Amino acid sequence: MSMLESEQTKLQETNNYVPKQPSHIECSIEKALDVIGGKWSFLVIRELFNGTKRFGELQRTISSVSPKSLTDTLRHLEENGVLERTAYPTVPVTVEYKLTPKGDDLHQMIKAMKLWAAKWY
Amino acid sequence: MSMLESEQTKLQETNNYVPKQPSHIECSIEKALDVIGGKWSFLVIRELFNGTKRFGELQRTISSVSPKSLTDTLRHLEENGVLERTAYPTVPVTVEYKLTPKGDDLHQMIKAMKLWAAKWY
DNA sequence: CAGTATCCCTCCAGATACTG
DNA sequence: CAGTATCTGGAGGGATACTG
Repeated sequence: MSMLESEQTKLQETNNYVPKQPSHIECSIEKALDVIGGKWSFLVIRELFNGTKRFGELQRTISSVSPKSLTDTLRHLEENGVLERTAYPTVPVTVEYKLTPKGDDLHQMIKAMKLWAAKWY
Repeated sequence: MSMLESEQTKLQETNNYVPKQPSHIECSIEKALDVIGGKWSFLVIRELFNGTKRFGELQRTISSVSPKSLTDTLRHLEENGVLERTAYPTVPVTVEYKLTPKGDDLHQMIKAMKLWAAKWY
């Protein structure tokens, strides 16, 4: 709890993305929604299901999301332990994003969503 | 461009603001997120899993959501065919909300979300 | 290349008041 | 009881310019 709190506070101070949600997360499912409920979150995760991607790749494939919004989304997912950021000290810099096991494990959940949507749409 | 077309049905072509979603819904999963991704949507659905509820009941159980937000949420879910509104001509009016089969069928999806959350939190 | 730093504006969420 | 009507702050998010 205290960790979450400090993260939230830090996010607000730096004017970064703070996901919309009721002020109290009373149910564990809210955490899942917090992770994939953002405007761009799911699209990023979907890209990363196909493997490691770089910042520029994501920006190009995801309908020209602005760098600011993409950064905010990536930070939020990273703080939730869903993806991992790796910077290589090349010139110029190379940064790669990949899903963590926790992120990979979203697959079942997203599959269930896909099943529901396929059935009713 | 005509600014005021029917708002919810033409998500794909409009350049207008679409809340919480990229302007193009390219993937069926986006529909699932559209249904449960709202700030209050999931909480309402969760209540209705326990059976038919009235407006006032929902308002009381869901941490004092404002009537406007609750109405907006209920309308949105109704338009998506997830729940059903029934008004009885009593005095004063009695209105009941219950999940449709489509809404009941969200159960698997939500179960998957719960499993993921339980595993990682 | 992969981001920051700004500016700016849209636009909902929530509060409040009112009503059939 | 079950909603509408109305107002508003401030955050969400885009555009652009800049940088290590």
